[in-house]
Amino acid sequence: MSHLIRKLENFVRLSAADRLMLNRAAAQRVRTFAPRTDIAREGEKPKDVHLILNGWACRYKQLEDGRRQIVSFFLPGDICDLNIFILREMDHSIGTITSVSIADLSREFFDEISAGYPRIATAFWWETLVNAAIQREWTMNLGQRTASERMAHLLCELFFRLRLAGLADDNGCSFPLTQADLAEATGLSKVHVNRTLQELRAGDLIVLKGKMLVLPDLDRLMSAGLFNANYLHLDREGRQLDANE
Amino acid sequence: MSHLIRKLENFVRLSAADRLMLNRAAAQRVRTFAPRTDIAREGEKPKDVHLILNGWACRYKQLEDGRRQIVSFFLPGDICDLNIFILREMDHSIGTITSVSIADLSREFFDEISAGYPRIATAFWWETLVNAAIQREWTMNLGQRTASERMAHLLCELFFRLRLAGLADDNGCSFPLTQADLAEATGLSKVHVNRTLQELRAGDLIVLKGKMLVLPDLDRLMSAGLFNANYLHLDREGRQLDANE
DNA sequence: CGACTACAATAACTTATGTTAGCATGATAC
DNA sequence: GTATCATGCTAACATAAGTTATTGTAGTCG
Repeated sequence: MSHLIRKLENFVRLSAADRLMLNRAAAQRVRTFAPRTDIAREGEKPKDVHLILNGWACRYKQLEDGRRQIVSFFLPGDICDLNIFILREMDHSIGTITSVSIADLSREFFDEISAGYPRIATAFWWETLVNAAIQREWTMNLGQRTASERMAHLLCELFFRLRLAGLADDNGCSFPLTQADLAEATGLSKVHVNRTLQELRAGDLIVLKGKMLVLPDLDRLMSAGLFNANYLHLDREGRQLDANE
Repeated sequence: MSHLIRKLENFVRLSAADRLMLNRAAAQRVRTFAPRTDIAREGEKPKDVHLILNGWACRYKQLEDGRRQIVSFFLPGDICDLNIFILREMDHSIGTITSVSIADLSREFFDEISAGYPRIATAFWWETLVNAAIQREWTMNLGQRTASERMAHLLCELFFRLRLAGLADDNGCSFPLTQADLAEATGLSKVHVNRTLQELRAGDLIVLKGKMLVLPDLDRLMSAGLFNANYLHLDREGRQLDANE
């Protein structure tokens, strides 16, 4: 089952027809990108909505003097902005971390969804609202949390999101980000990211080595990061959206 | 003309029927709040979508130890999250800065919009996408910009947004935020906000006194804040959405 | 009218984080 | 097998921003 369906089913129950529709969309217009390349660039006209099938990517923004900020991560099953094609140009870039395959979703696909697939439409709204909530939480993270709280929080978020898509086991996940990536995402320098990771290691909160992350005690990591999962809205909505009524 | 219509018309051309519909919605279920009070609280079940008619408000999040971050500002004409009612609980609070009047928009109102008012629906999507872009820009702001860049950027953003809603003249606007508010929004301490404002004053970039902000040289303030308005997507979309076709 | 309060300004001192630089390690490539 | 490169690690030092405290100022209230 695809990561997207796996994720959405945490929120709404999809019918067989819903799943078929999503699988069909995910099989058409597939493209693959090498690690560290751009899928879309700031200033371009947005054409399609991208669905991440495999691999990690990120949204980033860059200042003229070169300072770069990763503003969010895309994991398998994530969808870039719904309806982005109504805007004239991209205000950020999308780049890969690992090698990535995506499916391009057309305007017509979304027209079909809103015409005949109300559960998918609701699930997509949920996705949109959760992404907005994540972006707010990042604002909080950068504005108020200390370096180690910030790092712990980010690791918790990524772990929770991977688990939701079926990409993490109980105490760890594959983790392709470099310390430079973490620096650009947390607004810290590379050196301080290193110090911060050492600190989390010393507290036995993380084991991070060779692109694998192990979290020996998630509860303690969560409190170290003042992490409250409410903003991920993981709870399924009430009965009225079930397919079986 | 209402601030909402004024703002949306920058992006799509609305018909007389569209405007009537919006004015009708803005006249029903109006509530007024005193300055420094909460309109909605984290943890509550979201019921309605709020449209700000008058006054300034903000979204904020708070940690257990009291640290507070303003994650966005609401100005007249702004709409809080579309479709928020599909989520089980609020992940943030909404509080007033000044006294504020709002109109509560019901689920049924949005059903009517998507059934029979395609231009409004597009305009609401534009609003949603711009809000997401603003939140990303705040992430950039907190992660990469220095204190004075950050402050200059925030002032530019608020000025542009007010102007869009018809609430600023060519070189200034009313400005009810205290230095404590600015601190919570920029992630700086109150003392450092004061220092930073002094610095901007010394460079003749701002005149800020008695709840009035004057920008003697917007271009210089924009470069001081590395401000690029592209993320506000102020340009009107192509012909195909005009009402007069 | 004086008392109180919210907000702004400034000073002195502390600290978290940034900067620059150099070295270690492991993977890939020829 | 060694050259190269990306990544991680560490140290010494610099600085932007935080903290605490005091004072000034203007508005509001009884």
